[in-house]
Amino acid sequence: MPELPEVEVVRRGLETWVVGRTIAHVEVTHERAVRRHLAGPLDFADTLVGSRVHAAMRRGKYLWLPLVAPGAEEPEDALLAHLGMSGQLLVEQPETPRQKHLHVRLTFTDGGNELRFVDQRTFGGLAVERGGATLPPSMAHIARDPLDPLFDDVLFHAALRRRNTEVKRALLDQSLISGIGNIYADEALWRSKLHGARPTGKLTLAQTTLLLASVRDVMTDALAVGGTSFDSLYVNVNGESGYFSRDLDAYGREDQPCNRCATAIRRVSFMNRSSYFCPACQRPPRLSAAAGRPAPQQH
DNA sequence: CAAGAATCCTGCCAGC
DNA sequence: TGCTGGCAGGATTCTT
Repeated sequence: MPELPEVEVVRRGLETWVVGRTIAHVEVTHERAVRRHLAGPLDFADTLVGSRVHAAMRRGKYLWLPLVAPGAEEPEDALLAHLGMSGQLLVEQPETPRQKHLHVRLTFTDGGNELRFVDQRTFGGLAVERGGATLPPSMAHIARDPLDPLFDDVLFHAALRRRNTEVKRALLDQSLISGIGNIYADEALWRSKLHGARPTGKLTLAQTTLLLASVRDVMTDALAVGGTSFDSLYVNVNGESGYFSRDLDAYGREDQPCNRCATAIRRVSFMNRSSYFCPACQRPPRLSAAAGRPAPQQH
């Protein structure tokens, strides 16, 4: 369940271990892993072989590696990666036994460690995108993430005000703000003392500002923890980085005392998943039309 | 056109 | 013991 901090840890690992190297061979053992590539796995491999990895980029939860084709000077195409729920990019020695869910294997002309894409649930995948060196076209609808220096807080607030939806839905909408998943959404809302069901159309600029600060705090904290573990050949996603190493205040803490006020944390079903919140700190919104009657305590 | 629901997938765990 | 059903969740696709 990698969110922005986990993906950033992977990006740094790729920057350290893969950038500058030239791809020698590509092995696709699970076609679903390249299902976003319309021309199929053969063309996928053909494009990659001989290309040199120019950089390791990220927007939200997406990664891409701009590629310099043989004989070219500047990158033109890019290798895209999304980890989905359970995807891992691993830098492994060639003799390391195949992982059970190894789907794609890239070897390099220097004969050194190879790059493996391993994914249990195949929600993630790789793709080659033509002309994707700067920003892959398929990523155009993904908003900047809150750690991007060019993320515009005031513009985000205006977009929230225009939307007729709930604040947690908005946090999970990658076209509004990217990089946030279910876990960090709950954590940021808890820190902001905002209920996830609050209507975005009524948020004040102060509330949006507080929410963004909370999002950044949660992610920065996770990054600080996750960033300490990538100093190895193993570019991990699930095992050692981010929220798996830090203490969570809301997510997964049903019936446990709130770390602020000791009220039992509640869990409600929401969008085919769970939302965790403190019913005391995070007061549910009121129905505007119903003369001050409190809204039901659903999500 | 936009909001929300359904869908994909496998490992794990509770319950019988 | 071994089965079954529920749950986990990001992004795309479908429906309303």
